[in-house]
Amino acid sequence: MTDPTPAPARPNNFIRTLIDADRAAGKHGGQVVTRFPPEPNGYLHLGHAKSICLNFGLARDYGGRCHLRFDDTNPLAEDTEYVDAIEADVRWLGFDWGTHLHYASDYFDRLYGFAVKMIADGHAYVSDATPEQIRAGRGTLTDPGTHDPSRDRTPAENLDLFTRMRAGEFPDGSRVLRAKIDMAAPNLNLRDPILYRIRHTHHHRTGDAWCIYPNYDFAHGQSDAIEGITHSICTLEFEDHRPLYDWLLGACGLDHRPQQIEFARLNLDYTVLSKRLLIELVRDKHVLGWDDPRMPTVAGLRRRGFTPESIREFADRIGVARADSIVELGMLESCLRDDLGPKAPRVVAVHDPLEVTLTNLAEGDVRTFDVPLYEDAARGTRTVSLSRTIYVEREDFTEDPPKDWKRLAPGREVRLRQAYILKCNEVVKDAAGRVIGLVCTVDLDALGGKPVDKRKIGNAIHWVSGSHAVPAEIRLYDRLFSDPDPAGHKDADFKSFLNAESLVVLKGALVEPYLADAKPGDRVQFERKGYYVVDSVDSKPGALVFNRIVSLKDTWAKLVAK
RNA sequence: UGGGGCGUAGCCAAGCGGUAAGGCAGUGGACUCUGACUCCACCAUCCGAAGGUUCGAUCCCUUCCGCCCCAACCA
Repeated sequence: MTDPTPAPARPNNFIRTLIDADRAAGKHGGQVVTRFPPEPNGYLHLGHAKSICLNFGLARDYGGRCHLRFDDTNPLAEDTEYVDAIEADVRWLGFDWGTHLHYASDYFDRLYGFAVKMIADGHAYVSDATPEQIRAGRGTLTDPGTHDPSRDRTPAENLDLFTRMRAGEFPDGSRVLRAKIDMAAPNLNLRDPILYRIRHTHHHRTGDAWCIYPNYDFAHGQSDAIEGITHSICTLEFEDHRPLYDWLLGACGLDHRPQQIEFARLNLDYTVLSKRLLIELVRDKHVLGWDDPRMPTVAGLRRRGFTPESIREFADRIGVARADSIVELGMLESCLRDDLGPKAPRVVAVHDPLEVTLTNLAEGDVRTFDVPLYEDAARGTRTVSLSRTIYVEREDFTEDPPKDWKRLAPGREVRLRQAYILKCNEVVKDAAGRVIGLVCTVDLDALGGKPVDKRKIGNAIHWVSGSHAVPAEIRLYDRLFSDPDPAGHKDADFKSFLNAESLVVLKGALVEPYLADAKPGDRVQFERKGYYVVDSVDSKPGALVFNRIVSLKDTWAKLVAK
């Protein structure tokens, strides 16, 4: 017999392979130190969640650590509102940075020192060129750039100018510090990249202490090195920056050499995962805010009802690779169903109530049943009541049943879930011909088992008791965009694909009384419908609001669609 | 166009010279007081294409094709 190979605890990916090799080679003493480095200029979205799960997950699995570091080098865009939200989101996802909460701005002094060293070593110079001149001098994809007129200043001159830049002598945009590398480099990032720019702007942490700020390239790698990061994981668009990352570490005289590793960012069907675009949706009020349940932000997913577990599982399932990809929304939904299936209590909500009068039950005759809250009845039960008037789902009744219809129709019988068998005897209509009620009878002998005569009946449908049900609002959410790749159209604004039906509000829903004191954030399965959460913002005692997280799979709907 | 990447089923994704994992979706069936769950089966003679090396190639080489990223004092 062959040895059964145990399933790996985590799906393998190229980064783990690489780390395994590093450890085998004894690099960094076998240590794994990663970091999640958001810029606090917006809320985190699913793409960030992927990165968070990757970085913190690696640290966890290899017994290392993961830092949360804010890349706050651009005071124009950044704000403490975002740092607070980001911290909350990372925590909610289930990760802990311990004592390692850092800011690139913590290193402004050291970064300044590195710049001074580079100037002294002839690796950087102060340029008087305007942004236009710098752009023009950079050359094109095919043509080399030209030397900056300031390129040959002496270290002494540069030092003087840089000191005065820092002292606030020059206005914004008048000068920059550039690295002196190679204006003919085929990699544009190496054509004397800008390191520092002047910005007389208040910084959310350092206040007015600085009027020059390092940019990403000059802050990121150095911050990694300072913190002892071993594997600096980022997305593919930074690949061309890696030579600069390495060069700068050397020029700054940093001995610790983190390895930059790039992976493909996440794209999801029918939504956008770009901070810029998400900001636009919020700013122009196409959604209610960053935490709108339709938003792919962590805050939005949270309010929508997604669990941290489901998002972590999603990150595991989609994997980590270097190929561009667009993941289907169904993948995320599947993760939520798998997570909540066993965890969420199963209860009843009638979304669009149709009144049913049970003629063989007297007024005031109330039957009660103890019914299971979970598949495993031993995990708990709740009591439901049935009275002469009940409500069923309007879509569970039709006057002319199609082939394979297993629900209610004139003359037909169905099971009232967890209760008796219901028979439709009469249809009540209003003057306009709209069905406004059913007159039925129930088989009071058919509780709990098959009918004694083994007659054929339809499926079980859900219902609530008219005299016991609690009114509720139900919000049905759907994909935010009607196009699978809204941002992928060259000549159409992504907002033109906004799905007008992404939110449908049902005001007249009825839920069973067990839910009367449901708390914000409580998640349930409404049987035969889907998974829902009590809205954390708008739900109040006596005025319950449920958000549909995802529907249950619906093979009947699929059949009908064919 | 110069440079850097990437192309394995509808969607993700393993694979690292020995004859295509797994998940999602889909299909068929079993079960069922949720048309849910669960369970069983099916679902790439083929790895962008064409050549070459080899006893043998998705894995090596060559050429070609396609897609993505880079010319912000953003990150």
